[in-house]
Amino acid sequence: MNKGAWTAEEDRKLAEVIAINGAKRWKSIAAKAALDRCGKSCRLRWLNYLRPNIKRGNISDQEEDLILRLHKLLGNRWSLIAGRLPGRTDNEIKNYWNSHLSKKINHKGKQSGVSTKEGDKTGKKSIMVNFELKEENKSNNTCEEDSNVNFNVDDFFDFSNEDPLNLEWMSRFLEMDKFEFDESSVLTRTVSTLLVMKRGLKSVN
DNA sequence: AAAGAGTCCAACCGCGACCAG
DNA sequence: CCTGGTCGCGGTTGGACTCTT
Repeated sequence: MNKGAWTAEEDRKLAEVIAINGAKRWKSIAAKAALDRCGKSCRLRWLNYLRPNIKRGNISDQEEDLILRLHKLLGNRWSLIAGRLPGRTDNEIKNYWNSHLSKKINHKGKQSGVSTKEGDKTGKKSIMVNFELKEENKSNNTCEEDSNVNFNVDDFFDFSNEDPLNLEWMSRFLEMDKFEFDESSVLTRTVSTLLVMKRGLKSVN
């Protein structure tokens, strides 16, 4: 199997096969393109480099701010974060975080004397650890202010059915920015608020 | 100018989830 | 259920490039 950097010729062949067959069944794509690359490698190349509408470099201040806020909320869930940044890939955001933002955060933390609690190798922040994330009770249409709020982070942050321009509830939540994930009671209230905001704004829209 | 250190990013790897048979 | 194939994710690596001494 060929490994290492892709050539322009390989890119061209891969794009050609995907244009005909679509971006699925990566093993057969790799075979059809006759690239001597594994399907996994082809998939990665397509998603991170060849796919249409990819933005490269120059992460704007707005994007950086969004990454910081979403990371605070979600931890190292790069694909989820990338999903909120059109044209950006999870790999790019992960790299940007590791090379720019993590240092920025650590620097800030040192300056203010506050520990940022970074460096969790599991990638799951306290929101995942302290909270039993269960399937949201589907019959429960109201969100009670008690400690039994069930919250599925994957379900909650699944934006696949959302209009990208219709995420006002998320913007408002991110603007709150004043919660502490380690206090599970505060988190519970925060999640309650979040669910109410999401439902409320959706019903208005 | 050269060498070593640091930075960045494309690509690889391992693992778990999902799904069809 | 079980199994094998496939996919997607997050962590890690390697090499090119830049900076510092």
